[in-house]
Amino acid sequence: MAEERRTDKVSIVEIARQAGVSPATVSRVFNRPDIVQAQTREHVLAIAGSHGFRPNRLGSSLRLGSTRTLGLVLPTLSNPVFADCFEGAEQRARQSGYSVMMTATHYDPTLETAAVHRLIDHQLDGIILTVADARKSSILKTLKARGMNYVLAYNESVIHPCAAVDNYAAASDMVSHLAGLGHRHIAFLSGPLDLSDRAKSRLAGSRHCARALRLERVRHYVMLSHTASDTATIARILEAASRPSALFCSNDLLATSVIAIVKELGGAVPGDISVAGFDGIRYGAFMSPSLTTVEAPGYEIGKAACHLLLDQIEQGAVRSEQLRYRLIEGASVAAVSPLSRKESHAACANQ
Amino acid sequence: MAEERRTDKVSIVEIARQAGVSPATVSRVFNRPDIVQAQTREHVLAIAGSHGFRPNRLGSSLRLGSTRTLGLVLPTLSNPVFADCFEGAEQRARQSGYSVMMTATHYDPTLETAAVHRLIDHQLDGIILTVADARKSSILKTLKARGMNYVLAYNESVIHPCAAVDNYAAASDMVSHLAGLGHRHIAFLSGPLDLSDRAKSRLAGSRHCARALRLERVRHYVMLSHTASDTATIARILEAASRPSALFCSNDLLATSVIAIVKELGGAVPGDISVAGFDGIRYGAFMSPSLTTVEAPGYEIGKAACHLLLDQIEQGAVRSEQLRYRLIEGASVAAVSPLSRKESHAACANQ
DNA sequence: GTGAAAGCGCTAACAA
DNA sequence: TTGTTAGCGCTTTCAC
Repeated sequence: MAEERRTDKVSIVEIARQAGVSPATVSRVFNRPDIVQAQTREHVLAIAGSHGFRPNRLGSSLRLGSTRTLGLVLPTLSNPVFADCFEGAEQRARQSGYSVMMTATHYDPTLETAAVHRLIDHQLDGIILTVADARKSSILKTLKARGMNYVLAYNESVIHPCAAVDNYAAASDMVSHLAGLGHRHIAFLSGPLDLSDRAKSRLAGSRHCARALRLERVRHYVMLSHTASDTATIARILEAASRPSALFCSNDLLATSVIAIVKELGGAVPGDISVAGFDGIRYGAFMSPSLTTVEAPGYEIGKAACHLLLDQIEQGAVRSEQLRYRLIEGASVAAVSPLSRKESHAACANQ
Repeated sequence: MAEERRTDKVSIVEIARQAGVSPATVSRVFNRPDIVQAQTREHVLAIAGSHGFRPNRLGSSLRLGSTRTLGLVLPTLSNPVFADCFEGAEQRARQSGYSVMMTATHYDPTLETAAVHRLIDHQLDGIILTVADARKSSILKTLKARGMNYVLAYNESVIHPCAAVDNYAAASDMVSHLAGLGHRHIAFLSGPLDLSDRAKSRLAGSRHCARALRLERVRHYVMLSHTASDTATIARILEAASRPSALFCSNDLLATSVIAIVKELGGAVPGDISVAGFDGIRYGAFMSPSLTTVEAPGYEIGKAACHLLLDQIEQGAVRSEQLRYRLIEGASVAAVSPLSRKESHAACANQ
């Protein structure tokens, strides 16, 4: 019976020949088994089985004009928040019988463009992507112009369909929270802003709230990358005459490395300075000190993005979805002093 | 000039018609530009550009019998070690012009099989995969029987090509290290062994070393999953009359959650009990206490697996590669007592 | 240097 | 219920 034996070039035609039926019948056996006579079906299936034959999707994709495959373009999977996003999207995709082609761009717009072109060439049915900056992205224009189905993940946009949290409001909430703990001098840390519109919105939200609460103006420090901070800059911040009492980092990877650097420099978190992050990575809870952060649900964002994309592909419905964030209070942020707490506790209303 | 305009069904044939050349010439312009006259080439390129035309890979894949796409099948991306593996593999693949189709199996052999079948159907040129148990995996037999190119990642095997560390030796080294710190009573923690042959080898390596060093027999505690430990079991271990002085967990996710649970139960790590992990996830260094673990280089494993796979596809060379591991000493393991250290410091020679 | 023609594997009309 | 036929987009001999 030798199932799944070496498969030298068996196609639907060869199976048809051996089964004494037409290729169309073999095709039907695999795609609409119900409409072919039980006897014929079993016979064809037996022949196919003996060859380990499985229909070549390339053929049907070409014919049908659909690959039932989605593309996923994310900055990096070493940030757990994007790994979660992948899991959410892939799970949702699989549930509808779609496969996923995935690629990482490492925050490089050139790779972004190249990646999307590769996906287009493969005739994917749709693409989920996180771009550096949704407003400036030329590849989004290309996608739109081609009539390609796509959904942004993490990037917010009014022009393009997207699944994201309200970064502006979330950052504002975090600053409000810090202010509630007596922090009046807060600095914002991120990688280059032109590589992340999320960081841009988070900075804007922070400044907005600081202004509303009449805190000191939020200074912005730019790290070389979005995934690790530079010791020199952190040292400079700590040594400054008027140093901030809290550092708000545009993501948890940055926050984690800031905390490590502060310790290396002989400082203590939150003793000498409070540090907050953004994203809510799982490991934040196990760190020392545990991370105060804004949780943006990666898995849910991926799942929602995929769901939106499938709606687009299957019903032509182009929609966006905003996901809820949640402030997580860890031990990396402490109150400045009992006295100053009350006066600044007027939160800027968001969400 | 309207580049990249809406692309209604332009194929190489349509471009050829508009350019007044044959489809063959258009094909040559994209694949072997050098062999077509500069003037013709520019003309064709201009027409193609004005349509935003890019050759449909489905056509060429079908014709050429190669998709230039690789499959990647991993348990889960929420374990950073697998996320790193993805990054290594994808980077290496892209470098050679290959795309990657990725799927997560969540340690479920059924999903493993289904995933591989999906990839086969898509006619991928090769597959990198981590299976539950390489010895028992039926899907590996299928792959081999079909003459499909594939490489295992993380799984060790003498039958199948693989990229992995020596789990047995690494676990043995860890136990040796623990013994060196005075631990004579060590327990091993993992998820179900039939879902991870790595865990199986690590347990075996641990027991081997314990025997060699005449430590107490290593007891094995089975958690419900490979990613989180159950409070009840941990409580039972802590309350036991003769409790182990060290817990060796088969991966860092497990170690992390064990530490959290011990704390919840009012215990201290390493005060009351030492905890070691395996994998060397980046976050281990930032945790409290920092993780003592064996670093298995995920990125390198993924990169090596991909490299081996490409060698297989392009030169028909079927090889394996063993990667180096490294013991990382964190603060989650402490010495038992200064006295007992010396006598048990005879390491079992491995690697 | 370029073109004509066949065919990779599949499915959807349409016909029987 | 099943078969015949055409064609999805591409590349590649083999002519010219």
